[in-house]
Amino acid sequence: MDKSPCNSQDVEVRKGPWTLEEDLILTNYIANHGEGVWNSLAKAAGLKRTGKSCRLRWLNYLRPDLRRGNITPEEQLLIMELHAKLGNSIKKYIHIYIYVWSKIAKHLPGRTDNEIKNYWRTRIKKHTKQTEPFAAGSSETNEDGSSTCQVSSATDQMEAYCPPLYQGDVGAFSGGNIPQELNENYWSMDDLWSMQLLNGD
DNA sequence: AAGACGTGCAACCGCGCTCTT
DNA sequence: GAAGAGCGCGGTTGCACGTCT
Repeated sequence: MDKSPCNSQDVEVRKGPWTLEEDLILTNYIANHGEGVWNSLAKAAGLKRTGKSCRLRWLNYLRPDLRRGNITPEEQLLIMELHAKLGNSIKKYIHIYIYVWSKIAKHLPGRTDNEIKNYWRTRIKKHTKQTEPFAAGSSETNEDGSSTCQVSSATDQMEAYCPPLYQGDVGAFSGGNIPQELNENYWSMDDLWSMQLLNGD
């Protein structure tokens, strides 16, 4: 894994913003050799970056088929629809919402999951501010420490709405299998959001 | 004009999944 | 079947830039 930042050979691993030169090296290397095993690619290209970093840079920024610039209204709409359809799934923790950005991104050619994720978050951030009272009042912590809508950190405000169905009886659906009826109830909240977002703009 | 504040985006981190040995 | 390595994903952070006061 890349948990150990320095293996015996490359002691210095560059972090932070990519330089133009690094971009060029990576782009040229991939143009000539194609994408491959990222760790060895990074070494072979002579970049002092982790394979992970190279992959991210390529996928999110350097790929030639990327569309840069503002999200169009059409894309906006599509994101909202897709978010409503596939957006929330219970994957890791039962009551924390995991958004499947990559799946949404697949429906938007030229857009990356990172881009969509950022877009959605900032949008929701805005929205949360507008509807502060609702967001603030929607999450409760039980006395025993378990919360009905467990949220974990900075982003949580925006995700702090609790679908009623979750409260209490969530133990049955671990492992990503979400009953249809749950999903349906669940969307309604999203749909509300989407509506408001659309109308709000 | 300058400092404070807000916003958007690029990049990193941690974790889980998948593939290979 | 187990262990290790690599990959992919979502969450988070930090910085640059724009706007407001």
